[in-house]
Amino acid sequence: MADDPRSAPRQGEPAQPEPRRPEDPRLDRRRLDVLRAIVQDYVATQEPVGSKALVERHNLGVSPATIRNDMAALEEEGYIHQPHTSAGRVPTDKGYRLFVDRLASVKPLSSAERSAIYAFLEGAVDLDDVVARTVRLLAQITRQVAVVQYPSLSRSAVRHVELVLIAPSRVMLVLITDTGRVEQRIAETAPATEQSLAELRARLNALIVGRRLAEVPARLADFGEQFQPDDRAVARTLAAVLMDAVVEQREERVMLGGTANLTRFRQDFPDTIGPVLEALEEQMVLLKLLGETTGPSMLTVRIGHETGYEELASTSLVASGYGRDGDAVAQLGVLGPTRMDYPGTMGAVSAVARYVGRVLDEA
Amino acid sequence: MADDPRSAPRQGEPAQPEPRRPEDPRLDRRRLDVLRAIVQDYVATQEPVGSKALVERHNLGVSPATIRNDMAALEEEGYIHQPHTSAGRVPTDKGYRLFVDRLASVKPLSSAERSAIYAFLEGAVDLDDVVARTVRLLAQITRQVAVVQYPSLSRSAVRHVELVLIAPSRVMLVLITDTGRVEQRIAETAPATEQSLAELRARLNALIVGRRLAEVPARLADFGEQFQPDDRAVARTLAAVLMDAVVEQREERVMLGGTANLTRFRQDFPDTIGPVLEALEEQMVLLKLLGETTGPSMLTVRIGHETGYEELASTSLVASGYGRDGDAVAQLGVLGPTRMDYPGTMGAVSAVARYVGRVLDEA
DNA sequence: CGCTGGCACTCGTTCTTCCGGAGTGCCAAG
DNA sequence: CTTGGCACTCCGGAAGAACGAGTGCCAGCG
Repeated sequence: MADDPRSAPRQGEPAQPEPRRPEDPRLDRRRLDVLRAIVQDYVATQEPVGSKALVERHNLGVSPATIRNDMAALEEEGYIHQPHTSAGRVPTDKGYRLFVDRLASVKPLSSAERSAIYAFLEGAVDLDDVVARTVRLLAQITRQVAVVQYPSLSRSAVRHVELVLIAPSRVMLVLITDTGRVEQRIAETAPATEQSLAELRARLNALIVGRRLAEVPARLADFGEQFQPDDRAVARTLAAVLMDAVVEQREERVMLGGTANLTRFRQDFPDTIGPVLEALEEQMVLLKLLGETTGPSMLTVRIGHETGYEELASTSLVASGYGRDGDAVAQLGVLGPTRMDYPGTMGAVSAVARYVGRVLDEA
Repeated sequence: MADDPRSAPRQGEPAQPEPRRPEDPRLDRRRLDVLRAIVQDYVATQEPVGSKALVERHNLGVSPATIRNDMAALEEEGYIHQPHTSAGRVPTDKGYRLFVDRLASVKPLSSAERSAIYAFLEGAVDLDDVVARTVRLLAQITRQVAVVQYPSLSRSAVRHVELVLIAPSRVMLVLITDTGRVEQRIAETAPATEQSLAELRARLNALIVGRRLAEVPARLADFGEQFQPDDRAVARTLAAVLMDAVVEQREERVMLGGTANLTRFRQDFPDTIGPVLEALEEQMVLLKLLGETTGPSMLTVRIGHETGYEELASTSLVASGYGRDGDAVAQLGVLGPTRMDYPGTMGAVSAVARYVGRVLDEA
């Protein structure tokens, strides 16, 4: 909770020798290189990495002994950690954080991948399908667990409201949003006729079409009053049901996919895989996680304990907002072990988010 | 597929010495008791069960040596199996089959559980919600993986079709079924007006409301022809889209829950948990599994290899049809390790199926 | 004829011990 | 500040031994 998880890609200029800033004296350039190398190697091999292996795999131009000194310093500052004496080092959450913030750049996808994404998403037939495909796609590309939040109701706008008389005093109400979401409710009303419903429908639509759902309750406050006594009861009931539907807590839904990928990391989570799966099924957890995820940039990375859930301490979340022309209507992301390929995952997530937004714009 | 899964409690009179029937000579009464005891113990302890433990836990009135003879016979006939010499016995798929068919009775839920089920399901607000709640409920009661199939489109009937003009030549088509399902499509049409749409809507509804979806294509075959040339193109397009929607293969969907429960059986699936999860995410597999599941009685049990999928060889499926007043519109069930509590699970599944049907009737 | 107790045997499980090797921290010298 | 050397730690796997649960078979009993 301490530091806010922003993610600045920070590719770019090598930055002068940088005469150590007072507040950050130790972290000179090589130290950072070492940290980066450790993260990369650990992610790749999944084993604690030692000084010797480091100098071999990366040409750091110094001896293992020197690296050991740097490692000791990095450990001192909490960026890496030693499972036990005489073992290599493993990055800590803090280490990954630094890596993500300053040492890595988002890896763009190949153009082949891009067009594959687009082709795959474009075939979607309705919103459910878009979400389902997106989940599948994300899970497949990143080979991790994918999470996609349905476009939030309250941030969507009303496209149309339909009233259907299914019995003399029973009306089905269908609400369609500009993000393609469809909500339906059955309302028990006073007896109504097709004619009165037609008028109600017309007025209702005139009143709220094009409005954000958040505005709906205000505009419907005294909807009933403008009608003849005959219809007033029906109008009131319907307005109430509609208002209920738009504030409905259940409005927020997520779809999950690729949970099988968790098992690829059984070594990462010796016993934590159960709790992780449980946390994932608990939609509230995911929603809160995604909900908080509204950083300055689109991409958010939440590492290990930063998630705020003990069960997810061994996982990281890479998420991004997505939506029509830029303003995010919902979030989507990927959950994997803290030891994951951040640059690649970030690239995939942001690419998918962009394309989903584009597909939504078309629909 | 061979024997239909009835469940004959078979308590009752000791049955004369019973001069062994020719077609089934060996399986005398005690042998079956032994098998039942083995299944029960194995399910409870999850460890191969030996002759000594058996006589201790169940009062069979004979000595371990006798039991050993029976066990040898049972093994000979393929009902149980020995992981290795000098280990206890474990039921085979065939053993479970016999157990389910002849040795166990469906365990009814307590009345407290029943009312809890009903209370939980009753709060559902729409079809999605019913399905979601059902999955949660099943997973929770059985502590296993729950699967619920959405009411099949083709077996449902049309309640209403709505047409919404969202742009001069763009119509949103919403199809609502009597099972509460809502399908929507966007159609690109020739330019249309509100008026022409109103007429189209009226005729469309007159034509197909109340019809099974399977009948829809036939009834819409020459829908376009009855209109003025102006509207004909629009009518044709809409009819085509609608027909497409009802035959849509994607119509069949399932919802999954409680996958975290799989991890409780990690010992059962040492390395198979990954493949199982994958198979579960593959909706096609689940659909086929549920689809085949239409026995004479409502309850179907599919044990181990009977599923027909190698990945699911270590799991069993307990499923039941559900639907409004008796005729099944879809299936729902539970997937667990072959060594599961069949009587309890069967009781839970059939109870939930019954209640879901009731809730659907009300909506 | 079926049941029973006894007995030798099998074989997985667990515990202990042992060793190799990777990796460290420290130190003295360049 | 860097480097090579060195003693030390400690994990992880291999090898072996003791254990014990469970079996199959057999001879005797009712």
